[in-house]
Amino acid sequence: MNEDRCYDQDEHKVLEDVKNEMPDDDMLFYLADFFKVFGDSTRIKIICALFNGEMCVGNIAELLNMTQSSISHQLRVLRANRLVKVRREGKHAYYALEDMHVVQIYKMGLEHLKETM
Amino acid sequence: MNEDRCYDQDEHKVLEDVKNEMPDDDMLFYLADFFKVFGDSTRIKIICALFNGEMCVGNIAELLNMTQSSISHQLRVLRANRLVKVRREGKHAYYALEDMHVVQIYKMGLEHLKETM
DNA sequence: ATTTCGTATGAACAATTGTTCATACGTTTT
DNA sequence: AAAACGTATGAACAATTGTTCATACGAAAT
Repeated sequence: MNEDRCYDQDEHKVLEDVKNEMPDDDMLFYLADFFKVFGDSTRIKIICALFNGEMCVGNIAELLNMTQSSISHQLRVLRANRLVKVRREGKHAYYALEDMHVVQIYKMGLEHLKETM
Repeated sequence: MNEDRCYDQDEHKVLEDVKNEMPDDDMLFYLADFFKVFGDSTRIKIICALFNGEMCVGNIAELLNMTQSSISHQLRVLRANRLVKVRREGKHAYYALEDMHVVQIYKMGLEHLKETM
């Protein structure tokens, strides 16, 4: 067993402390899954498109110049993660942002990007 | 050509307006790539571990109970996206968070998660 | 009742990604 | 100089993921 890496004394205890301050594994796993939703340009574009209010599937597809199918698939992912909500009216399904955290996170990401480029 | 989907009049103009308010494709692509970095539980754990200050590779690996190799690979990704910085000292490489946006984004994600669970 | 339209979804495929294994590199110790 | 140590990295593999295609479903229009 290797007892001295970086900490002068009692390093295992220090590591133990850091570990204790971290959320449980499950939580961090869910968190990663949540961010994964933002990690696709199609979904980011959909989120961005919905900033101005609700929009139906076909219009999103047209706006982003993509097939209705792929948009629908991605909306499913967004819905599963509670980033968007649906309102059905006749043949149409209107999607809107569910939560203002989404906007905040988006903007924060954009800020970081602008600063590091 | 289908002229009436959801908007009563001049829908293409409206779609055009929404499109004009969106950042360019490149930017949104980079943004997705940036969030992709948060979308892996190993990287989230590393970020979380570094909240308490810098840490060397071996210790991170021990803390997270993972191989040195996989941690090193992921640190490379984090470094490439400017989420962490390195300080080399002798045989060791100490990693630390580069940017406080990282912490803010992390916390915002956690908030969203707690509210929707 | 049949057709049309907007949307949803499963299967298939290509592309991307995370881990492991082996090994290389640079620094320190002997 | 050689060995030991911490770290980095390329190749290989399995797993995950996004898009396409075909098709199904429900609501509106004919």
